[in-house]
Amino acid sequence: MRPSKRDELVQKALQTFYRNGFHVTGMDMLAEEAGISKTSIYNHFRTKEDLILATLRLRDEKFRNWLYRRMEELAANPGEQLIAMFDALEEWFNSSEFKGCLFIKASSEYQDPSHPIHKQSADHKQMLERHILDLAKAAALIHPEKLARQLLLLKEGAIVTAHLGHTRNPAADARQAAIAIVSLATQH
Amino acid sequence: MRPSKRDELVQKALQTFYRNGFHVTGMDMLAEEAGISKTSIYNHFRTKEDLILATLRLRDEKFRNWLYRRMEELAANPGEQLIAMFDALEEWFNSSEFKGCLFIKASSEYQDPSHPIHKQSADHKQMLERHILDLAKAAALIHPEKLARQLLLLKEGAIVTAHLGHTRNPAADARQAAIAIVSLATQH
DNA sequence: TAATTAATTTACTGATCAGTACAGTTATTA
DNA sequence: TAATAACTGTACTGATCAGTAAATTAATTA
Repeated sequence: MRPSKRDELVQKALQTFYRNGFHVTGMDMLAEEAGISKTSIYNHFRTKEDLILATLRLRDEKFRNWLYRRMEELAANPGEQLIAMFDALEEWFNSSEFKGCLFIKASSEYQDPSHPIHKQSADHKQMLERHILDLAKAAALIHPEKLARQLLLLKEGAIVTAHLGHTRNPAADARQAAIAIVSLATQH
Repeated sequence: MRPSKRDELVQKALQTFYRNGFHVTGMDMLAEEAGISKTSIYNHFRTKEDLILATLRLRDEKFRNWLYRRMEELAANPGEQLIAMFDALEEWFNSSEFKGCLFIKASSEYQDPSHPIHKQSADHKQMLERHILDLAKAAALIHPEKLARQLLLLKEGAIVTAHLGHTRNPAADARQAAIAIVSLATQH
């Protein structure tokens, strides 16, 4: 069991689930796209659900790595990084591969809060919140917990709005709102 | 073709699609739940997609009616109604039937922006934005277009966050952020 | 009451779903 | 080279998918 084959499958599955959705993507289609047989998939993963959970883990790792790094590249100090999150989001929205948030879509298709896929999607959001909270604390902002939650509300709203596509530049709107609430949380 | 039978079907379909999702809900299941045969459904609707579009129309009508009315009940003037939107949302989130936003879920399962289901979901969001914009103008707030878009970002973010369920009271967080950006848009 | 029309049901189509049994192939180790 | 283990493909399971043809029942009109 070479790890590369398995990783390649998860990579392909991530693409396909992200582009087409979970229920609509069959195991036969995944086998065909990854260039391996269905039996091989079931050798690596016990069920489709297990494969989905693996793709969510990969996506979580890739997305957070990208976002955190991009925020650091775009801004020098924690306070500015909070704002830079929305510049990074704008880049994502404008990229050709943007198709909304995989975790929002996962929780849409697996609605039961006790479902492992739903829970893992919620975990991703919580890890993002923790990172934003750390930045808010490092920036010595007041009520950092509340501020972190509010910034994430703007982030989720911008993602959904960008996906629905009825608004020109949701990232810029979110960015301005973020500047407003961050400046109100700044000690004078 | 009594209209009541058809309406009853759309009502039931709305419940089932909302609770379980679109792809996962088969026409056989809908027929069973609505107490009619599948052929009767296809007498009323040419395809599953047509039925989905009808349920989205019903949901749009019900949701906007409820939200606009509740905002009026909770606040006297347009400026306060903008904030009251988040009190209304909190009531929705705390109700037992809350399962996220049907239109976000629809656009998650039908991702292609040119798909009728996706487009109709975007239309719903646009109609909400127009109403919020009217209130912002009536309240004589500056940059009403931008403000309306930002308030809706908070609304969408709160809905998604409430559905993911990783945060205690997203409506209250959104409400406070809304107060902040509305007060900044108030003429002094 | 008889004829006509509308609404409905049963039973089916071919396709696809997740998952598996089994035989054949490749790679590794002894 | 022989034996073992890991991997893969073909072909299948029963269930369910969206949609339909033909027969039957109910309602309406003459």
